[in-house]
Amino acid sequence: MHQILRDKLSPLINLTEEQWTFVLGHAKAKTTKRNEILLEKGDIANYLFFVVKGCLRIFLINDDGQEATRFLIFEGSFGTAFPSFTLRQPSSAAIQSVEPSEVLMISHADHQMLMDTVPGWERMNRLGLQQDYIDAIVRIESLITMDARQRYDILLKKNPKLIQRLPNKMVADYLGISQETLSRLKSKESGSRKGG
Amino acid sequence: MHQILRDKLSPLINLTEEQWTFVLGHAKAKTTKRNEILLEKGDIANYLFFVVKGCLRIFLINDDGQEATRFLIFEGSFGTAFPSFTLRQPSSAAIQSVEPSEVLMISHADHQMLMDTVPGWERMNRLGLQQDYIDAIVRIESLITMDARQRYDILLKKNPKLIQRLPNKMVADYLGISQETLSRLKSKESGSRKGG
DNA sequence: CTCATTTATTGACAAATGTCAATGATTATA
DNA sequence: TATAATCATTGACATTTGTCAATAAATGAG
Repeated sequence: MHQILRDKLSPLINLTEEQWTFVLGHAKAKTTKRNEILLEKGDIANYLFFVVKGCLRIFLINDDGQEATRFLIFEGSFGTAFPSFTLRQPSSAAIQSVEPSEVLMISHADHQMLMDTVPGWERMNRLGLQQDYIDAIVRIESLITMDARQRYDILLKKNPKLIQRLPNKMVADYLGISQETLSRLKSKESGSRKGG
Repeated sequence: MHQILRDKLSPLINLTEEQWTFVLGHAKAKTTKRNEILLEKGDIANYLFFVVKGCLRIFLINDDGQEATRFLIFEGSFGTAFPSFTLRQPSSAAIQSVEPSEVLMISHADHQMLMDTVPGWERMNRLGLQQDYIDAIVRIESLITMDARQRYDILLKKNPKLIQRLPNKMVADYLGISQETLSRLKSKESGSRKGG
């Protein structure tokens, strides 16, 4: 399990064997069940997750029980309830394991410590943050400039595994539309596709 | 002009006099006219801007001429067409000076150099990036969970200067709604305001 | 494998928002 | 201050999307 994390990071940072041992030693393995909650709304996110296998979902839930998916984290990616993890505040979002998954967890304290002590760790973190921020900007742009049809088509093109693997309603509330609207978009595929 | 930047940064980073001179020496001052374009769509963003006075707008424009405001940068803040600046790719967004403004510009090359040579500069940058990313997440959430009325009310509460200072249509395309819808939201203020 | 539960689809209708057009207000600039 | 240009407001209507409800399909747990 730790080897997969090492394989993921080694193109991004150069560490000695001792440093690898040190770093990986601060990543706790956990196996989750389907729909298991890893962070309750209202709690402070104490862990950064690396998904080895499966998928995590970071989502909001309002008083009516209506959900909205902020982010999805698939194999090979890091994620957490970022504002809570960073600002040490109660999280407005919850984290759930969509599928039975295998994750590695790094605590906030350890993560801070690694940035202070492991050369290159902070830079790697900054570069990851840059990309996450860019992805967020792209998502904002799709939300302010496109309608549901366009957003769905782009997601289908750029991230088909997301649509294939997740229940319809999670895809819908990730796109910011209702389940029914998504279902209708799927039935009449975009453009013209004669003869079924 | 440089003093204002120094006042802004000094709580965030500890530098010697020589370091301040070095850093500020890489920030070129520029005065802009109303509506002046600082970055054309399609060009690579070569500068990070710090707004001393005025306001910059980072916006998208589609083939129909329809605009959408990605970000607004007021006095005391940094900003640029981030994906382009970071990835060194042609920008999908343009940058415009909404009002006559005074800005300081740091080139991409200088910014990289400062991160490599000035102790604390990279950390300060990472912390700024964290906050920008959090702001982007909050904006995504407002877009996927709220209707136009709610988004407007929150903006009015959290960022009234934005609504006061900018033309209606910029506020509208920042919120991802049409100018007319915004106008209607403004006329019937939210909740009940009898006899107004 | 079976059944209870969850999820997806579809129709009818309602609500929100966009578009187009006309008019009125504002404002930059000479 | 005049005036041309820009911007804001409003009405009528079209379109998109949401909500509710019924039914069908899929699926996980035992």
